Amino acid sequence: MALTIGDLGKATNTKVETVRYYERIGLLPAPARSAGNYRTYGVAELGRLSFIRRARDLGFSLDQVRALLGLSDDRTCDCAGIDRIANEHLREVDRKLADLTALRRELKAVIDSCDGGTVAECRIIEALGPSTDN
Amino acid sequence: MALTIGDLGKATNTKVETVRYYERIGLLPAPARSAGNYRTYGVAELGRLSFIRRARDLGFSLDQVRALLGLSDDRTCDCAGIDRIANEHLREVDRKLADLTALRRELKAVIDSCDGGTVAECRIIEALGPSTDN
DNA sequence: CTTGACCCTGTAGTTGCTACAGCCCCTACA
DNA sequence: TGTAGGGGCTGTAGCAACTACAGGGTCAAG
Repeated sequence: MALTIGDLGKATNTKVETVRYYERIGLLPAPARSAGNYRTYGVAELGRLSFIRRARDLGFSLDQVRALLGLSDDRTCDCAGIDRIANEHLREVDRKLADLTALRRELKAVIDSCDGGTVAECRIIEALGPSTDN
Repeated sequence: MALTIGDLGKATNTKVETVRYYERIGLLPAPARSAGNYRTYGVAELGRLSFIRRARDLGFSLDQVRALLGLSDDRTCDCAGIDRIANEHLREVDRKLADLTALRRELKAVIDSCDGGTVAECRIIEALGPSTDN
């Protein structure tokens, strides 16, 4: 079963340009080429790209994905490194959630303070302006 | 009271390069220059930059900030446009929060499925791999 | 044999800054 | 008066993680 780059993209919900980008930065190995110089892929590449996309969907950075791929290649190592990367990422996500929650609360307060009228009276603009304590 | 770009940066917690960047992209007007070609700022610029930074802190994009600044300049218009931008942004934030919450749940499930051992047995790697239903 | 869908390389754009390199200016201190 | 430092100036390149061309080549169907 030989796949073109388009097939691979469809199978993994990845744009063709993104596949080539992953190859360029070394996340995917340079594949075999057809007579007409087309990239040809097999199941191994499909698996690897699926892994990358799934990890990306879970918010891992490309550097983290690279590390996960490196660790997962040596199947005899223990998985503490993998666990560490995943947990570190989880903490990152938690931080982002906290930040975003705080931001939302503040934004909501700014919006709620305004009840129409002209810009001169608008509390949103006022709330965004420089603080009055200097 | 004339401020240098460094003073302005300190007063608004903005890097000097960022101030110049805002000028380059047209968010801040080109200021007056001293004899030695230094940028000189007054309270108006301080206010405008404070506004920009506060809006950025609340997660507005530079394009949104540009729109808010444009609307806030005409103090006689009604503030419906401002309200619209702010509420649109709030919805964006809510979407991000929902996405991040879903992502967190999934990531947590992946992590919890693993209880050590070698990489060959690691459920994290397994969970990230290609789905088995094809 | 032509049409249209796909593929190729290479480069530039996106967002919002940040970081130089290589220079100039201003103040303070000896 | 000299000089050392801490700023300022312009211009360009870099970051993440793609995305979008331009300008070509290839391939299968009709």
